[in-house]
Amino acid sequence: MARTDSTRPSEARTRLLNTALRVFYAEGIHSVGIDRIVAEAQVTRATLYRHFLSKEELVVAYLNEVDAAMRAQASAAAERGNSPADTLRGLGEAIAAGIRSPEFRGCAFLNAAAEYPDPGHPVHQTVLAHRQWFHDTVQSLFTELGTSSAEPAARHFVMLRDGAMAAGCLSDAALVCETFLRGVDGLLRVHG
Amino acid sequence: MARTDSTRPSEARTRLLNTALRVFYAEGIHSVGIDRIVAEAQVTRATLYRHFLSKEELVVAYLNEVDAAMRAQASAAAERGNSPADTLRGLGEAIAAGIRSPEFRGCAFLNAAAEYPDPGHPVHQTVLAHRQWFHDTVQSLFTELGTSSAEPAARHFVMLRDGAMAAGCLSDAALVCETFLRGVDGLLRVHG
DNA sequence: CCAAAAAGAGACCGAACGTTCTACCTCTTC
DNA sequence: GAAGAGGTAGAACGTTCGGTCTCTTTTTGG
Repeated sequence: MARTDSTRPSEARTRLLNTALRVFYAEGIHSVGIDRIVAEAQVTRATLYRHFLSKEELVVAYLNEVDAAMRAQASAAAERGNSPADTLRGLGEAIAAGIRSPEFRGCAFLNAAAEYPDPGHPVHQTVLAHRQWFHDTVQSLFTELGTSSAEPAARHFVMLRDGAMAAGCLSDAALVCETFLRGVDGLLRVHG
Repeated sequence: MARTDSTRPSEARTRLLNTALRVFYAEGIHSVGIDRIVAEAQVTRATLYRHFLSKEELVVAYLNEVDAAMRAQASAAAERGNSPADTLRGLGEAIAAGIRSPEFRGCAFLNAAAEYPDPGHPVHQTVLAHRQWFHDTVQSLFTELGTSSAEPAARHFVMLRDGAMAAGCLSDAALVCETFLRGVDGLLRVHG
């Protein structure tokens, strides 16, 4: 009973976030009511609203969770790769691995943007912020690579990724990954 | 029964469909209730439910409307272009023109799929059917073009399109179009 | 040991959801 | 001029939505 270790993040909050991550990603945001989330997280409404001011805030927290995971993924690729080209290839492989996983249901951010088209909405802004980070990260890698046109290359890379993520759950994932990785290879061949 | 079948497009039905097209595309599907649609179409609920069995059916009809428009777009490109390469370039230009238009809010089908992730759902199936048609159309053009790898080329083309359509309303449309058209050009250079 | 915070349980709110209903009107077409 | 389809009008259905409330129990820290 004297468990004084990690009580800070609040167990109920963690359960809430994990449930939101799983359910929002799998079924969409507007399709899922807070009743579902509260029930599956085994938490009462009052607890949810003690940790988050609104459903909207929970959605933003969910996206931030995904964002953190992708930043970790990018960092891991950067540590593994011993050159910018290697890192970009590794990033591509990591993306492909995600697409191939059975739970894959597209890009959480593209899906969220489809549900929150209003550019001023906090959820939409969260999507834009994530995408800005991703583009900047990729562009830095192309710059390190020494190409004269890092920005167009980065935009091309991101476009391929967006297409792959969007189509990954609407057609054969293996074929999508093959096409994507081939495209990344071509990009690296041109700019390397 | 059904004697004046083809003579009456029904004005109310047209208004309903046009309103659905505009509002669903601009604001998302789950975000818009039928109250909004009947109000903006200046039609009563009873009229809506005389023409469509449910909201779901209206959504499918909306997507079929968009599908018809894209098929017309593809046909127009085919008639204008005097070679398969020309047609593909024209198709790319038409897509870019759509992205550049101020009302652009992404791909209606990708957006719908984000809101209806269940593969068995009629709306999702409608999305899949449209995508199958598009892929087949592009693949035919690459085959006519005489390339040895029409299918991978078509998948690459579709992936670029998906990426461009997804990103078109999340970052600078002009830059997205430039990247997309450059990608299409590269694809045609390789396979032509 | 005791106070405060966190969590649980669940009633409750007004609004919006998709859907159905009855009743009346206005056209064609036979 | 009767029939019937399509349209209008608007109330109403039961459900679910996001969100708030009170009250009690458990956990935790000084």
